[in-house]
Amino acid sequence: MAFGKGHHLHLIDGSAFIFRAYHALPPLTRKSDGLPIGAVAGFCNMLQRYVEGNNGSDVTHVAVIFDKGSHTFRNDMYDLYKANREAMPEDLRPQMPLTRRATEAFNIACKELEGYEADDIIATLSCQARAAGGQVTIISSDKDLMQLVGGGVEMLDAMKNRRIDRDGVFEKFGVFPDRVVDVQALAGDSVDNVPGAPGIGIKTAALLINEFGSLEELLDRAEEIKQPKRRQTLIENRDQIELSKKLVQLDCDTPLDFGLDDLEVKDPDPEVLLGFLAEMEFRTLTKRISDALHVEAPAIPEPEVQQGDANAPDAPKIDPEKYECVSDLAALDAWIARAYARGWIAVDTETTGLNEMIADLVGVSLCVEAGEACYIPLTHRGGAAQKEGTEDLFSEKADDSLAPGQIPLEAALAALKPMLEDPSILKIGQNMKYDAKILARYGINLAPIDDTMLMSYAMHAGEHTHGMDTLSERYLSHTPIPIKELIGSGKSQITFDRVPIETAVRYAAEDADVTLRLWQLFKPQLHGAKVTRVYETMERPLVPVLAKMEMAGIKVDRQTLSRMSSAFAQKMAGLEAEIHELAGEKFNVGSPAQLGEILFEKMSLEGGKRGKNGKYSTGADVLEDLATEHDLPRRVLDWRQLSKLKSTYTDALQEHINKDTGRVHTSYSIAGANTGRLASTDPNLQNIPVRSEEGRRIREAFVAEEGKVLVSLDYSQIELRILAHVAGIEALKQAFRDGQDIHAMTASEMFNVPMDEMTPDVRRQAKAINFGVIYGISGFGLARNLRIPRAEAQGFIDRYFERFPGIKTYMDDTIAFAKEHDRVETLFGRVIHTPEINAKGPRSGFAKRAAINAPIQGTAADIIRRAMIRMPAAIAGLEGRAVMLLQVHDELLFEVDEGSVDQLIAIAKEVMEGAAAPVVHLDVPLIVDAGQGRSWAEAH
DNA sequence: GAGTTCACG
DNA sequence: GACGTACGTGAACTCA
Repeated sequence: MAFGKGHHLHLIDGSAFIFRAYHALPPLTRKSDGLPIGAVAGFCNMLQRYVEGNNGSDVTHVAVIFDKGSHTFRNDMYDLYKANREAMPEDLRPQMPLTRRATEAFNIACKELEGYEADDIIATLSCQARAAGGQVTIISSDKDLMQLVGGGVEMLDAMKNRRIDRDGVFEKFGVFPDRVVDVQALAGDSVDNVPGAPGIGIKTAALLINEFGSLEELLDRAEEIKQPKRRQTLIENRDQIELSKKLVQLDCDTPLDFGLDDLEVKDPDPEVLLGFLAEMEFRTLTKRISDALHVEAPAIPEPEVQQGDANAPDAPKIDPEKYECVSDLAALDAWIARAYARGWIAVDTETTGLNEMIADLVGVSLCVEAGEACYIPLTHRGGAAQKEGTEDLFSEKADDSLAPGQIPLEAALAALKPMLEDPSILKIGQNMKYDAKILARYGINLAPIDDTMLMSYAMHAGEHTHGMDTLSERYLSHTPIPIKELIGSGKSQITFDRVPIETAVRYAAEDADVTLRLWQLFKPQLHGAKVTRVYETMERPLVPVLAKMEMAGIKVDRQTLSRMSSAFAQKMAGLEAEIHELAGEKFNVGSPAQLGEILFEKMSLEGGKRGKNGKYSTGADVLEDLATEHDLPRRVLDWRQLSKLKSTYTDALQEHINKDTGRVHTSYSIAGANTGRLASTDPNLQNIPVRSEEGRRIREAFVAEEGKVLVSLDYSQIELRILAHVAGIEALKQAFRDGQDIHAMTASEMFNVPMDEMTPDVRRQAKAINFGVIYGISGFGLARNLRIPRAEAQGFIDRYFERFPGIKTYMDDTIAFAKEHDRVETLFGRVIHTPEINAKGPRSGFAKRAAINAPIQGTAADIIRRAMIRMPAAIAGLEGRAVMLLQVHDELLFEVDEGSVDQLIAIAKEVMEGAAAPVVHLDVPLIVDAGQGRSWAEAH
């Protein structure tokens, strides 16, 4: 029967429950692994008391409603909405998903919607229920919900057990529910950062609304207000008041993918509920509920005293012989069912290659419990003739027919797709961007995910790399089967679809098994390392964003490149002949060793320094010095530039143009750079030439599709701004606020030159010092960069520190922190370990400079990550007319319909400039410059 | 596979 | 007093 008269809906404000539980209880942790669970315990207690209290009540429908995502449509109206809200406590964050699971364990509908607050969902459901003639009780004491009261809707403050009806609302606001938003719009709300009218509180607001009847009436007739100050405030702040009303007005048209009938009250399944409580190790609650349900309480083992080896002591040994080969749909369905029973599953895909844009899916492995994993072969080749051992593993004469014993690809994917896309099933993987991109090409949108590589990166950046083999050896003391044993290496390498299925099962299922074990180890460790927020807000959400960018690719014009290649080849041939002529003999210009011999032995030029392998150094700086005396070094420098441009760019980029898309698809590594920066590979699109005129022309080959333009947005001086903030240099901060030329200003301060008498050379020197500071300046380094004597460079640095003592303090404090903790942190809490900081000898010098640089470079990296993560939602309104393509550390490149360029620039600029908030409030502004054009050369 | 060189921020 | 040095990356090339 459809929801209607006689039905009674309870709507529980989940977030309110959680925060109340969190603050009411001490920071309890789960005994076995230290996972914080205090809030979950309190939450479960509150749910249980709620259920018990319902005995004999008329409730027929119920749901717990949660907030989801920190960015809602209200932030699009007003970016400071809830901006002064404290970040979620580090030990509460990992408990949020557990409160969802708890709700489900109680068999109560659990609802949330990305981009909306719980209040909006509650409002929508209340409206629907009221319209259907039913009754509603909102279990919350949040005054923002009071506007919903009336016409069968009541609120219940569960703590005080007090009902709030129309009269209760009047008591609180001085108006009835239909005018509550008017009062709130005037009074504002400091908690949610709703501005309202300055100087007007709830009392005055109610007075005015009751006098004029409504907010609109009041604003229209504001001139009639007798008190001069009040009148002026209302007239001057009209826009702000109207915005405030929009902010507090709850949305009754939230697009929900469920109806009231889905919220019917159901009895909990004792096994599921007690299973969850036992998993959380809630002993008292488990006993209480099992008594109430008249079933036996499940045993909760007392955790053993921590042993020497904390690496999953009870987990079964990793034994590749025990893995299952899934070869029919019934077996596959059984594994899918196990995922549903668990709520999570480790997933790994096997493919024909490393390039996700080209590689084909060969099989999928799954793991639900340590030691229990399977492999689902899908497109292994070799047909009937294939028998392990009877055939050379790396044989070239392969049989292209499908091997027997495999589920047809389409059928297997159709079976897996609902589970892989199910929001209630967490998919766990190692480097999930790879698997997500592969599966996307088969129409599967992998979500939600957890990624062990990114967990390791969040906890251990700077300590080691984060590949699966490294992690397995380090944290599980297990060396996984090397892929080389299956596919060989070098020229005789075969693709994974040629690997015999039996062999593939052992390898592939083991990967899923190892991944699951790593996840079980890492997940509860995140909070102890205080990086849950880093992982959840700056690592994991980047995966789908980057996957989309990489799949989009950028259009590269082959003709432009190939013409340039030919031109470079010609010029190089000419230069080579001249070089041989000048040298008096033919030699390989590309060989630094041979060039060194020619320059310093045969021509016996000065300044030859031998490196550690006894070879002369012939780097650009050396040749640059020699070029003043001789012609040959200049020719070599020119030749080298052309050689670089040709081999690395104009030749190589053509090879990277995808046959199907006609575009170049890079791959970003999220966990590559220790500081939090991304790295771009295959090809690297973060080092396309721009500094030299010749090189910049390569960017003319990066073009927009017909009817579109490329738009580039880049942060201006972001690292110097961060330095000014973290070191607290008032003069620098003020200069940034005033929009001054920061290098000229530095020069002026240092050399006592008035700004209007600044010479380019003095400014250039100051610029070098500013950059040097970010890099952990040294007299030697600055001297080499500026080509001045070392003593002079040291003099500059001394004067700089004298003028900006805060910088010196920052550097000393940072090094001291690193020495004590073996790590540094960004403003957003990203941890970068500095294991060499206390080393002896020159290594500590490197480590010190890296420690000074990491918080600055890392904070800048965090900010653009945050911008990128918010960008898809921000530009969703453009409906695909703008696509984010590339990131180059402080620049984002978009491809945009000609007609939508201005709109995109406005949106993206705002997102980028506001990306630090609300977690960090920089006291320098972030400024983003925009450019556009047919090619990247024009846009930049 | 190490070392050198050079492209970028 | 001597070490050795700007920070962070990836790719191509030579040469053992």
